[in-house]
Amino acid sequence: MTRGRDTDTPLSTSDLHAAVSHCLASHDYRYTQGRRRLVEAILAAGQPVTLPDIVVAAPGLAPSSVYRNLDVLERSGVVNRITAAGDHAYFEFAEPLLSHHHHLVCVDCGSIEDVFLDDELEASVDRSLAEVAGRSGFTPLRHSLDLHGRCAGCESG
Amino acid sequence: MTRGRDTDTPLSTSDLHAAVSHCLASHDYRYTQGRRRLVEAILAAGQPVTLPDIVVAAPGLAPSSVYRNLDVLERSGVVNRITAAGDHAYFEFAEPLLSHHHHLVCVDCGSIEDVFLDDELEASVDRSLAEVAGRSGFTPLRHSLDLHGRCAGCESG
DNA sequence: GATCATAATGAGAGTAAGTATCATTCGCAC
DNA sequence: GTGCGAATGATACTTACTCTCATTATGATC
Repeated sequence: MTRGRDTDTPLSTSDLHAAVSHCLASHDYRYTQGRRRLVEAILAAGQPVTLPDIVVAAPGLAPSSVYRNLDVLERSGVVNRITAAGDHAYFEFAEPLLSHHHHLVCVDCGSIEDVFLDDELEASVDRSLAEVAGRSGFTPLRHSLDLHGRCAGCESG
Repeated sequence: MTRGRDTDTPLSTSDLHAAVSHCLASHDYRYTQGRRRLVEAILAAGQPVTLPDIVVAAPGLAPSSVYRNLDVLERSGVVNRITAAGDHAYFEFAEPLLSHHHHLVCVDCGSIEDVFLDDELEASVDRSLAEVAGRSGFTPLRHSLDLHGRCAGCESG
């Protein structure tokens, strides 16, 4: 078992649905059956997933609707799009729903795993980035810190 | 003037060509006229560039050849592909040719600017990442640390 | 619970970044 | 200079993703 945080999803399933519903409502979107199943597919995966992952896990969902709804969820702040190398984009819950973390990205198979760093390091990273951003007149929103390498499976295989 | 490093390209132009030539030769690739012009277009930009940027800057280069040669340069370790949000991938010189750095990514216009952090922070980031990677049996190769936000132009505009 | 305006759905067409093909041309070794 | 293999570039192709639009579901109001 990893340590990291107590859990990757700090909310219960029902709390998650309530939070998602609230995010959608505040953007004048409805929390439909299809969107609920989409959210549950992402939750069940427990790690960043691609569109094919979702369609396989929830075969009833039409790809075009999944694409559209991932976009809706992203606009509403429910989901983050991770644009990694490889053919597909990855999606996972955004920061209020999933606590701040980073990624181990396998350069061979493209899989992405979540990892959590201690708050002290996060703070010094933010401080340093804010400093260099200030020099360029750049307004920071968030940082992304990914480790690229080979996952256990690809290293041994 | 920013501080960062003395210069973003620690090598002179002729040294750069020599280094690129060496990288290509060690992978049994030739340093042709087209590849030389491609390298010069990336150098002239001074920041990560997309394929359209390159084709505009060097109109004689055929898009299909540029795509192929960017792939060759990436395989040879001359160039890094930055897969950001937006339609196109960005390219810049890889680490031996351009010193270790990170990116300010504008969420509006997609532009990418290089920034340099102090070595102490880099070291503690690497240490922390190595620790969490070890727990997953993940073999680290490199890290990427990007700051997403709004560039000076998009913030004022 | 029935009605209705409006948003959501989904199948398929469309878009465009990037790749594969292949005949021609160029670069390097001799 | 000659010749072989790699590089070129025009074009066809693949495919992740988006757009369209007729149909269906949603939730507010009565």
